[in-house]
Amino acid sequence: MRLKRDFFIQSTLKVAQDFLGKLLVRKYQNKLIAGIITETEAYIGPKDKAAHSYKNRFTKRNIAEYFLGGFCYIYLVYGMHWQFNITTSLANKPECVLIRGVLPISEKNFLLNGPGKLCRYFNLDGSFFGEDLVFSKRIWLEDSKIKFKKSEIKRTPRIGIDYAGKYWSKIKWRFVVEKI
DNA sequence: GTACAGATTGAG
DNA sequence: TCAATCTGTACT
Repeated sequence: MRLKRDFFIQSTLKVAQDFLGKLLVRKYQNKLIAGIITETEAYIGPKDKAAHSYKNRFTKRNIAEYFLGGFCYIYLVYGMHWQFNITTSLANKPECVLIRGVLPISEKNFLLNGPGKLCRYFNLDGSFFGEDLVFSKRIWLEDSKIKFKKSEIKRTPRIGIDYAGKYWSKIKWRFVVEKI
């Protein structure tokens, strides 16, 4: 069952946790690529110093962050890696969830850990900027029967944002499934 | 216009 | 430990 708009417009921290166990599906050259989401991070601007939308920063690159929940916010970091985010909450609330890890369902014992690797595997690039996951024919999310227990989900600080200061770099907004 | 650093990764 | 390499931001 494909996830609809009402799922994405819930609070960002809830969506970030609920993404774990959901299926990311990509249609590429008439084939389906799918994986179970195992790692996410929440970014809640404009108060979040680690978010691109901190203090309501608004540029051509991060404009999608202000969209209604359920859209793709994808951008290039370090000049070479794409980061795949999904917007949450309502329009003009710059909140999103970064998808950091996925378990491909077709290949066993192979975990895509890291947002850059994930985008390469799913063939995601800038052309998905602003794509609507509720209606898109080439990328969407589906519910699955997989439900992780609370004891299997670990909360940790987010990765790679030490610049955000003591408070924001330590807050536990990263959600990881420990055993798969 | 120039300088700089970042939500990363893989090689050495 | 470090380079690869694009883009927005904060300067001159």
